[in-house]
Amino acid sequence: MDTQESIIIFDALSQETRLRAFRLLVSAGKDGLPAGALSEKLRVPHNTMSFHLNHLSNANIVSSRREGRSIIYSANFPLVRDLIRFMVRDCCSVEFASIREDEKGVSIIELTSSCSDKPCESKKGKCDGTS
Amino acid sequence: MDTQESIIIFDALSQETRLRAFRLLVSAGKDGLPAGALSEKLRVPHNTMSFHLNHLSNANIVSSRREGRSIIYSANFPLVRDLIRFMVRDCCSVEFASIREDEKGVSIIELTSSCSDKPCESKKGKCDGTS
DNA sequence: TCCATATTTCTAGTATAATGGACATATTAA
DNA sequence: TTAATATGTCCATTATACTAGAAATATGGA
Repeated sequence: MDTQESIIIFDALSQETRLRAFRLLVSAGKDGLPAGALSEKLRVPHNTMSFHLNHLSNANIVSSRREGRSIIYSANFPLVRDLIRFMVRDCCSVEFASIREDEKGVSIIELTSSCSDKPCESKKGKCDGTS
Repeated sequence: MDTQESIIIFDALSQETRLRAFRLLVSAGKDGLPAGALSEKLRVPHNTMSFHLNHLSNANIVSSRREGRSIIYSANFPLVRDLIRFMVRDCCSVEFASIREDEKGVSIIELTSSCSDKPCESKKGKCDGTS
Protein backbone atom coordinates (compact mmCIF):
# COMPACT_ATOMS: atom_id res chain seq x y z
CA MET A 1 0.00 0.00 0.00
CA ASP A 2 1.55 3.29 -1.07
CA THR A 3 0.29 6.87 -0.85
CA GLN A 4 -1.21 6.89 -4.32
CA GLU A 5 -3.11 3.66 -3.76
CA SER A 6 -4.48 4.90 -0.45
CA ILE A 7 -5.66 8.14 -2.08
CA ILE A 8 -7.59 6.12 -4.65
CA ILE A 9 -9.25 4.05 -1.92
CA PHE A 10 -10.07 7.09 0.24
CA ASP A 11 -11.60 8.68 -2.84
CA ALA A 12 -13.65 5.55 -3.55
CA LEU A 13 -15.03 5.53 -0.01
CA SER A 14 -15.66 9.27 0.20
CA GLN A 15 -19.04 9.22 -1.52
CA GLU A 16 -22.24 8.18 0.19
CA THR A 17 -23.63 5.76 -2.40
CA ARG A 18 -20.27 4.07 -2.76
CA LEU A 19 -19.63 3.76 0.98
CA ARG A 20 -23.12 2.34 1.51
CA ALA A 21 -22.63 -0.12 -1.34
CA PHE A 22 -19.28 -1.15 0.04
CA ARG A 23 -20.70 -1.71 3.50
CA LEU A 24 -23.48 -3.86 2.05
CA LEU A 25 -20.86 -5.91 0.24
CA VAL A 26 -18.86 -6.26 3.44
CA SER A 27 -21.89 -7.55 5.30
CA ALA A 28 -22.65 -9.90 2.40
CA GLY A 29 -19.23 -11.50 2.87
CA LYS A 30 -17.32 -13.39 0.24
CA ASP A 31 -20.44 -14.42 -1.70
CA GLY A 32 -21.10 -10.81 -2.62
CA LEU A 33 -24.24 -9.32 -4.14
CA PRO A 34 -25.46 -8.77 -7.71
CA ALA A 35 -25.45 -5.20 -9.05
CA GLY A 36 -29.24 -5.19 -9.24
CA ALA A 37 -29.64 -6.03 -5.56
CA LEU A 38 -27.36 -3.12 -4.63
CA SER A 39 -29.24 -0.78 -6.93
CA GLU A 40 -32.54 -1.87 -5.37
CA LYS A 41 -31.43 -1.80 -1.73
CA LEU A 42 -29.86 1.61 -2.10
CA ARG A 43 -32.68 2.94 -4.31
CA VAL A 44 -30.23 4.19 -6.91
CA PRO A 45 -30.88 3.89 -10.69
CA HIS A 46 -29.02 0.95 -12.17
CA ASN A 47 -26.84 3.08 -14.43
CA THR A 48 -25.83 5.35 -11.55
CA MET A 49 -25.10 2.26 -9.45
CA SER A 50 -23.03 0.88 -12.30
CA PHE A 51 -21.01 4.10 -12.40
CA HIS A 52 -20.23 3.85 -8.70
CA LEU A 53 -19.51 0.11 -8.78
CA ASN A 54 -17.09 0.77 -11.58
CA HIS A 55 -15.44 3.43 -9.42
CA LEU A 56 -15.07 0.96 -6.51
CA SER A 57 -13.80 -1.63 -8.92
CA ASN A 58 -11.16 0.69 -10.38
CA ALA A 59 -9.98 1.33 -6.83
CA ASN A 60 -9.66 -2.45 -6.51
CA ILE A 61 -11.69 -2.41 -3.31
CA VAL A 62 -14.38 -4.63 -4.85
CA SER A 63 -14.19 -7.30 -7.51
CA SER A 64 -16.83 -8.74 -9.78
CA ARG A 65 -17.71 -11.95 -11.55
CA ARG A 66 -20.50 -12.85 -13.93
CA GLU A 67 -23.00 -15.48 -12.86
CA GLY A 68 -25.64 -16.05 -15.50
CA ARG A 69 -27.31 -12.77 -16.22
CA SER A 70 -26.05 -11.18 -13.01
CA ILE A 71 -22.77 -9.56 -12.20
CA ILE A 72 -21.82 -10.30 -8.63
CA TYR A 73 -19.74 -7.78 -6.71
CA SER A 74 -17.82 -8.61 -3.57
CA ALA A 75 -15.58 -6.70 -1.19
CA ASN A 76 -11.82 -7.07 -1.48
CA PHE A 77 -11.13 -7.72 2.20
CA PRO A 78 -7.35 -8.08 1.97
CA LEU A 79 -7.06 -4.58 0.55
CA VAL A 80 -9.04 -3.13 3.46
CA ARG A 81 -6.68 -4.90 5.81
CA ASP A 82 -3.73 -3.34 3.97
CA LEU A 83 -5.35 0.09 4.19
CA ILE A 84 -5.83 -0.27 7.93
CA ARG A 85 -2.21 -1.27 8.32
CA PHE A 86 -1.15 1.72 6.23
CA MET A 87 -3.22 4.05 8.39
CA VAL A 88 -1.80 2.70 11.62
CA ARG A 89 1.79 2.77 10.43
CA ASP A 90 1.59 6.10 8.62
CA CYS A 91 -1.04 8.06 10.44
CA CYS A 92 -0.76 7.55 14.17
CA SER A 93 1.92 5.08 15.09
CA VAL A 94 4.02 7.57 17.01
CA GLU A 95 1.21 8.98 19.05
CA PHE A 96 -0.98 6.22 20.35
CA ALA A 97 -1.03 3.23 18.09
CA SER A 98 1.36 0.38 17.71
CA ILE A 99 1.41 -2.48 15.26
CA ARG A 100 3.36 -5.73 15.35
CA GLU A 101 3.15 -9.14 13.75
CA ASP A 102 2.84 -12.27 15.84
CA GLU A 103 4.52 -15.57 14.93
CA LYS A 104 1.51 -16.56 12.78
CA GLY A 105 1.64 -13.38 10.70
CA VAL A 106 -1.37 -11.85 12.44
CA SER A 107 -1.08 -8.07 12.81
CA ILE A 108 -1.74 -6.95 16.35
CA ILE A 109 -2.70 -3.29 16.61
CA GLU A 110 -3.07 -1.51 19.91
CA LEU A 111 -4.94 1.79 19.96
CA THR A 112 -4.56 3.45 23.32
CA SER A 113 -6.96 5.96 24.69
CA SER A 114 -5.90 9.41 23.65
CA CYS A 115 -2.93 10.93 25.39
CA SER A 116 -3.93 14.44 26.20
CA ASP A 117 -0.48 15.98 26.56
CA LYS A 118 2.50 13.91 25.64
CA PRO A 119 3.27 11.30 22.98
CA CYS A 120 2.98 7.71 24.20
CA GLU A 121 6.41 6.65 22.99
CA SER A 122 5.38 3.06 22.38
CA LYS A 123 5.03 2.18 26.06
CA LYS A 124 1.82 2.28 28.00
CA GLY A 125 1.84 3.96 31.36
CA LYS A 126 2.73 7.34 29.88
CA CYS A 127 -0.87 7.87 28.85
CA ASP A 128 -3.26 9.25 31.38
CA GLY A 129 -6.04 7.10 30.00
CA THR A 130 -8.57 9.86 29.48
CA SER A 131 -10.44 9.90 26.21
CA MET B 1 -17.87 7.92 14.32
CA ASP B 2 -20.84 7.59 11.98
CA THR B 3 -21.05 7.08 8.24
CA GLN B 4 -21.34 10.76 7.43
CA GLU B 5 -18.32 11.68 9.54
CA SER B 6 -16.24 8.93 7.94
CA ILE B 7 -17.20 10.13 4.44
CA ILE B 8 -15.96 13.60 5.32
CA ILE B 9 -12.65 12.22 6.60
CA PHE B 10 -12.17 9.92 3.59
CA ASP B 11 -12.86 12.92 1.37
CA ALA B 12 -10.32 15.02 3.27
CA LEU B 13 -7.63 12.37 2.84
CA SER B 14 -8.42 11.57 -0.80
CA GLN B 15 -6.39 14.41 -2.29
CA GLU B 16 -2.64 14.31 -2.66
CA THR B 17 -1.72 17.70 -1.19
CA ARG B 18 -4.00 17.13 1.77
CA LEU B 19 -2.77 13.60 2.48
CA ARG B 20 0.84 14.76 2.26
CA ALA B 21 0.11 17.68 4.58
CA PHE B 22 -1.66 15.41 7.00
CA ARG B 23 1.23 12.96 7.05
CA LEU B 24 3.67 15.79 7.71
CA LEU B 25 1.50 16.88 10.61
CA VAL B 26 1.40 13.32 11.93
CA SER B 27 5.17 13.10 11.85
CA ALA B 28 5.39 16.51 13.52
CA GLY B 29 3.40 15.16 16.46
CA LYS B 30 1.38 17.22 18.90
CA ASP B 31 3.49 20.35 18.40
CA GLY B 32 2.30 20.62 14.82
CA LEU B 33 3.61 22.87 12.07
CA PRO B 34 2.85 26.43 10.89
CA ALA B 35 0.92 26.84 7.64
CA GLY B 36 3.92 28.45 5.97
CA ALA B 37 6.18 25.47 6.71
CA LEU B 38 3.66 23.12 5.12
CA SER B 39 3.32 25.39 2.11
CA GLU B 40 7.09 25.49 1.73
CA LYS B 41 7.79 21.78 2.30
CA LEU B 42 5.07 20.73 -0.11
CA ARG B 43 5.91 23.49 -2.61
CA VAL B 44 2.31 24.62 -2.79
CA PRO B 45 1.31 28.31 -2.98
CA HIS B 46 0.26 29.62 0.41
CA ASN B 47 -3.30 30.35 -0.63
CA THR B 48 -3.74 26.89 -2.12
CA MET B 49 -2.28 25.40 1.06
CA SER B 50 -4.68 27.46 3.09
CA PHE B 51 -7.59 26.08 1.04
CA HIS B 52 -6.53 22.50 1.76
CA LEU B 53 -5.77 23.13 5.43
CA ASN B 54 -9.23 24.59 5.76
CA HIS B 55 -10.61 21.44 4.17
CA LEU B 56 -8.74 19.23 6.66
CA SER B 57 -9.85 21.50 9.44
CA ASN B 58 -13.53 21.27 8.44
CA ALA B 59 -13.18 17.50 8.52
CA ASN B 60 -11.87 17.94 12.07
CA ILE B 61 -8.83 15.83 11.29
CA VAL B 62 -6.50 18.72 12.06
CA SER B 63 -6.81 21.63 14.43
CA SER B 64 -5.11 24.99 14.51
CA ARG B 65 -3.99 27.62 16.96
CA ARG B 66 -2.43 31.02 16.50
CA GLU B 67 1.08 31.60 17.81
CA GLY B 68 2.29 35.09 17.09
CA ARG B 69 2.08 35.67 13.37
CA SER B 70 1.90 31.95 12.62
CA ILE B 71 -1.02 29.60 12.60
CA ILE B 72 0.05 26.19 13.81
CA TYR B 73 -1.75 23.13 12.52
CA SER B 74 -1.63 19.76 14.21
CA ALA B 75 -3.13 16.34 13.55
CA ASN B 76 -6.20 15.27 15.49
CA PHE B 77 -4.92 11.88 16.55
CA PRO B 78 -7.97 10.70 18.49
CA LEU B 79 -10.13 11.11 15.40
CA VAL B 80 -7.78 8.92 13.37
CA ARG B 81 -8.03 6.32 16.07
CA ASP B 82 -11.84 6.50 15.87
CA LEU B 83 -11.70 6.16 12.09
CA ILE B 84 -9.53 3.06 12.36
CA ARG B 85 -11.95 1.57 14.86
CA PHE B 86 -14.85 2.38 12.53
CA MET B 87 -13.08 0.71 9.63
CA VAL B 88 -12.34 -2.44 11.60
CA ARG B 89 -15.81 -2.72 13.03
CA ASP B 90 -17.71 -1.77 9.88
CA CYS B 91 -15.51 -2.84 7.04
CA CYS B 92 -13.93 -6.18 7.79
CA SER B 93 -14.79 -7.48 11.23
CA VAL B 94 -16.62 -10.54 9.97
CA GLU B 95 -13.98 -11.62 7.55
CA PHE B 96 -10.58 -11.35 9.12
CA ALA B 97 -10.39 -8.65 11.71
CA SER B 98 -11.45 -8.58 15.31
CA ILE B 99 -11.47 -5.75 17.81
CA ARG B 100 -11.81 -5.86 21.58
CA GLU B 101 -11.04 -3.56 24.48
CA ASP B 102 -8.71 -4.66 27.26
CA GLU B 103 -9.22 -3.73 30.91
CA LYS B 104 -7.30 -0.46 30.42
CA GLY B 105 -9.52 0.67 27.53
CA VAL B 106 -6.89 -0.11 24.93
CA SER B 107 -8.39 -1.39 21.67
CA ILE B 108 -6.73 -4.57 20.51
CA ILE B 109 -7.21 -5.24 16.81
CA GLU B 110 -6.14 -8.47 15.19
CA LEU B 111 -5.84 -8.53 11.40
CA THR B 112 -5.32 -12.07 10.22
CA SER B 113 -3.64 -12.94 6.99
CA SER B 114 -6.24 -13.17 4.30
CA CYS B 115 -8.44 -16.21 4.33
CA SER B 116 -8.59 -17.36 0.78
CA ASP B 117 -11.83 -19.33 0.92
CA LYS B 118 -13.88 -19.15 4.08
CA PRO B 119 -14.63 -16.48 6.69
CA CYS B 120 -12.45 -16.68 9.78
CA GLU B 121 -15.31 -16.72 12.26
CA SER B 122 -13.37 -14.96 15.00
CA LYS B 123 -11.10 -17.96 15.72
CA LYS B 124 -7.68 -18.43 14.31
CA GLY B 125 -6.79 -21.80 12.87
CA LYS B 126 -9.48 -21.59 10.22
CA CYS B 127 -7.27 -19.37 8.10
CA ASP B 128 -4.72 -21.00 5.89
CA GLY B 129 -2.22 -18.26 6.63
CA THR B 130 -1.41 -17.36 3.07
CA SER B 131 -1.38 -13.74 2.11
C1' DT C 1 2.64 55.03 12.87
C1' DC C 2 4.63 52.44 9.18
C1' DC C 3 6.46 48.35 7.41
C1' DA C 4 7.39 43.38 6.93
C1' DT C 5 5.66 38.88 7.77
C1' DA C 6 2.15 35.16 8.01
C1' DT C 7 -1.97 33.72 6.65
C1' DT C 8 -6.69 33.97 5.02
C1' DT C 9 -10.44 35.45 1.93
C1' DC C 10 -12.18 36.73 -2.56
C1' DT C 11 -12.68 35.69 -7.17
C1' DA C 12 -12.73 33.56 -11.58
C1' DG C 13 -11.13 30.20 -14.59
C1' DT C 14 -10.58 25.25 -15.34
C1' DA C 15 -11.13 20.52 -14.32
C1' DT C 16 -13.39 16.61 -12.47
C1' DA C 17 -17.48 14.11 -10.47
C1' DA C 18 -22.30 12.77 -10.18
C1' DT C 19 -26.70 12.01 -12.22
C1' DG C 20 -30.09 9.75 -15.07
C1' DG C 21 -32.39 9.14 -19.82
C1' DA C 22 -31.68 6.55 -23.92
C1' DC C 23 -29.49 2.93 -26.07
C1' DA C 24 -26.37 -1.23 -26.37
C1' DT C 25 -24.80 -5.78 -24.90
C1' DA C 26 -25.05 -10.33 -22.71
C1' DT C 27 -27.67 -14.19 -21.00
C1' DT C 28 -31.48 -17.29 -20.54
C1' DA C 29 -35.77 -19.27 -21.56
C1' DA C 30 -39.92 -19.87 -24.46
C1' DT D 1 -35.44 -16.40 -33.12
C1' DT D 2 -37.93 -13.56 -30.16
C1' DA D 3 -38.72 -11.72 -25.70
C1' DA D 4 -37.47 -10.74 -21.01
C1' DT D 5 -33.98 -9.83 -17.66
C1' DA D 6 -29.63 -7.89 -15.91
C1' DT D 7 -26.24 -4.79 -16.51
C1' DG D 8 -23.16 -1.68 -18.86
C1' DT D 9 -22.01 2.44 -22.02
C1' DC D 10 -22.86 6.94 -24.06
C1' DC D 11 -24.00 11.48 -23.48
C1' DA D 12 -25.45 15.93 -21.84
C1' DT D 13 -26.41 18.48 -17.77
C1' DT D 14 -25.46 20.11 -13.34
C1' DA D 15 -22.72 20.37 -9.31
C1' DT D 16 -18.53 20.44 -6.86
C1' DA D 17 -13.42 20.76 -6.41
C1' DC D 18 -8.90 22.66 -7.44
C1' DT D 19 -5.86 26.38 -8.51
C1' DA D 20 -3.55 30.69 -8.01
C1' DG D 21 -3.50 35.95 -8.57
C1' DA D 22 -4.93 39.87 -6.00
C1' DA D 23 -6.58 41.99 -2.01
C1' DA D 24 -7.62 41.82 2.93
C1' DT D 25 -6.59 40.83 7.86
C1' DA D 26 -3.69 40.05 11.88
C1' DT D 27 0.60 40.36 14.39
C1' DG D 28 4.99 42.12 15.90
C1' DG D 29 8.71 45.18 15.56
C1' DA D 30 11.34 49.63 14.21
